Parts: sequence; C-alpha cells; structure tokens
Amino acid sequence: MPPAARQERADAARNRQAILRATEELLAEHRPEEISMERVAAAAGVGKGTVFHRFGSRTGLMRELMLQRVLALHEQVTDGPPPLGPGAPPRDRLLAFLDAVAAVLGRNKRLMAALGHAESTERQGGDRHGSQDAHADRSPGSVYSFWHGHIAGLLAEANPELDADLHAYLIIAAFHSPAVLDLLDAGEADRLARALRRSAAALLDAPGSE
Amino acid sequence: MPPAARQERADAARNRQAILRATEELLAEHRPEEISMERVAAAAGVGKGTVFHRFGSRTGLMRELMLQRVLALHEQVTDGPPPLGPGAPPRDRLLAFLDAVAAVLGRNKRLMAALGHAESTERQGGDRHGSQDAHADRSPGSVYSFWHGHIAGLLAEANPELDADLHAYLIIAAFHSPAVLDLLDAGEADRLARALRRSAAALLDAPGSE
DNA sequence: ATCCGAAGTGGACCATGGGTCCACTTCTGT
DNA sequence: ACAGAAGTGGACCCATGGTCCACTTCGGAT
Repeated sequence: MPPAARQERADAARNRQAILRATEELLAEHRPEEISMERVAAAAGVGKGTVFHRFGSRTGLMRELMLQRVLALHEQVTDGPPPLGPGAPPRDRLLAFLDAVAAVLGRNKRLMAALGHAESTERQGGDRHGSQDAHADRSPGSVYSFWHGHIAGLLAEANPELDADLHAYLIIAAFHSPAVLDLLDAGEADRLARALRRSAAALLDAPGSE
Repeated sequence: MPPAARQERADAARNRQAILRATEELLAEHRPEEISMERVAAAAGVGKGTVFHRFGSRTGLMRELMLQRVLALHEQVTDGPPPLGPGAPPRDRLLAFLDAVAAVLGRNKRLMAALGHAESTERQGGDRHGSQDAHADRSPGSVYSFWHGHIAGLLAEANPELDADLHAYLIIAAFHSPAVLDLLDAGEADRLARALRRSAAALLDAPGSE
C-alpha cells in the first residue's frame, strides 16, 4: 500500500505515514496558516528534522498529501470507464471531469488552501532535494498540471478554434481562489460544480467567433 | 493631490508619497517576495516604523497602491460614459468592463501578485489599526469587492437565471491565479481580455437551462 | 516669536516559522 | 553479531513582519 517499499526503511515508512496522518488531522480543524511544520512534527510524534527529511519542505508535504487525494481521480480519467475515462465525446468528458474535480475539492478544501498557502510562501532557495519522491513524475508543476493538460486537451478537441490553453487556466484559477475555497468550506461543492459545468458548456456550445 | 490634507501633517504626507513611490519602483524590478518591508523603508529613505505607522501592514501598503491604480476605472464605471459607465445594456457593460480590467491588470501584474502574496501571508493578529485610511470605504473586502459587485450585478441583470454571485467569483478568480499573472507578465493582456470576453459572452448567450 | 501638545519618526527589539546541521540511534543484509 | 547505510531530533540559524517608545518635528494658539 505504501508508495515504494523497495528503498525506504520500515521505520521511515512508519514515520512518513504518521506525518501524513497528523497533517490530515491538523488540517481537519485548523486553518492552513495555523499549522506550522513544528506543529506537524509534534502531532506526528517525530522531530522537525524528520519531517523535512521526508518531505523537503512545507510545499513538498502538502503536495504529497494532495497527490494522494487525487490519484484515484487521475486513474479514473486515464483508465476508467466513460464518461470520465476515454471513450466518451470530449464535451461529456469535460463536464464529468469538472463534476469530479468539484467533488474532490469539496472533500479537500482545507488541503487545497494549504497547498496554495504553502506554494505562495515558498522560499525561492535552491532545490537541494533530489526530487526522488515516490510518485512525483512531474516535480516542478504542481498537481494541477495534470488537470490543466486534461482540460485544455478536451477543450481543444471539442472546439479547436478556442484558446484552450488559456481557458483551461481560467477554469483552474477557480480552485486557487480564496472566495471559492470559502464557498466549498460552506459545503456548496455542488453549487460550484453546477457553475463550472455551465461555464464550460456555454463555452463549448457558443457560436464560432465572438 | 494627496488624499486628505486636513488631517495629515505635511511631512507625513511627503513620507507617504515617498513610500508609495519606492514601492512602485521596487515592484517594477523585483518579484513580490523579494520585497521586504525593510527594503521598502530603505528605498523610501524612512524607518521601518514609519512604513508600518502609515500603512499598518504589508497588506495595507499594497492595498493602498492597488486602490490608487484602480480608482480611475471605478470612476469610469460609476460616472463615465457608456459602455463602461451606466446606460449601455449590461452585456455590453460587462464585456467592456472585462476589457478594462484586463488592461489595468496588464499594467499592474506585479502589484497584483504582490497584493495576493501579502494577503495570503498575512498574520491574523488583531486589527490594531483604526482603518481611518484615506479613501478606504470598504476596509475588509479587498479591492476586488467592487469588481465582484459590479460583475455579479451585470450578470444578474443580463441573465437573471444565472448564479451571478458565483460566476462573478469564478471570473475574478482568474486575477488571483499565478498562471494568469505569469501570462500577463509576458505581455499577453489582450489575449486574456479575449478569453475573458468570450467566456462571459458565452455565459450570457447560452440557452436557459442545462 | 514662542510655546506646547499632538503627530510623526526610526531603528532596536521581539516572535514566529521555515529550513539546516550533525552527533547520535536504529535498521538490515550478510 | 557487525558494519555501514539510513534515519532521527532538536538545537540552531536567519529572514521577516510587526511592535515599542524615547525622541524629533510640526503647526495652531497666544
């Protein structure tokens, strides 16, 4: 079940889990900016050094957690059945994907906010870490790069005359927005899903030029 | 020319200007996170204490600067001629407004990023400041609350059956997005304007339900 | 002109929190 | 059982936002 047992000592894996779990718990009842790395370490019952050793940075930790939460969705998208998976027409896939993302977001608003917070306050120091993280195939781009690629691809396929790349960014921008995240926090995930679907549908159904 | 002379001593006003100007200059050639308050103070030739005395916090400083940059637009919207000002049909006003905002953004990407950065890293300490700022009628909401109100209003007017509030947030979300801000930094303001117009137009022209 | 209280000032100082270091401990393959 | 690799923890470093307050400067009243 753990990412990769081949190269991580048993105790290390245990600690990694403890840290991840502790972070989740903290995230469940505190706002991101109240969660210092020191607190995470304490909650996990390990030293601060261990946390950094495992995850490199605050961003790394949040990223890893996010990756976990999102993996299932990615699999559904690439290998699953339509309309999420391949096979359905792009318009349907896009709408389904937006629904799915909204749902994931609804379950992880706090994490999302925490990731945003972490990335925005990241020190620009050297990338000392070898980025030999478990399943981090695309280290630089965050989790969203997958989403962006998927959305942009579908948009382009469904309506080649669109600036798919930018429109994809526009859609993803919603997930960074404090206002939207607050909304999610109030349990309005389905409302967001509706609006997202509607925007996308409108975009695809609209007439050719302006 | 300065906001309010009635209650601010001449030397204070001079310093305020110096600080604002220094911030602009720094913003012109450095990324937001490289600009510490201490640096701002030094560049303005004043003490750190003065900066905080005048603006309360990093966020306050950026906010004030932003407010300045955006004031003209707000006046055009409330008092100016159509299509930006009142009088034109909402659809036209909205499209014009999005164009205008994109233009303003294009000229102030760095500031925008800096504001975002400041807000996201804000300490949640007590609001010691009396918020007796010059033209800060809506202290809590940031600069965007005006935009949100305007956009939501126009959306609702043009298509009452829409979730105008949320869609307005969705549009504004674009302005927080790092990806979009980067794009602006590459001088693609008009590209953004086009995409924004297109999204909004699609939304308004779309069929009733879905 | 002078005076005096209010307003303003600057920089030492504080607290916080991310990240680094490294002597020490614990695994694990042989 | 051992050796060396892997892992650990918490003292430490340092950048930065923000506070404090003794001191200076204004500017209206006399």
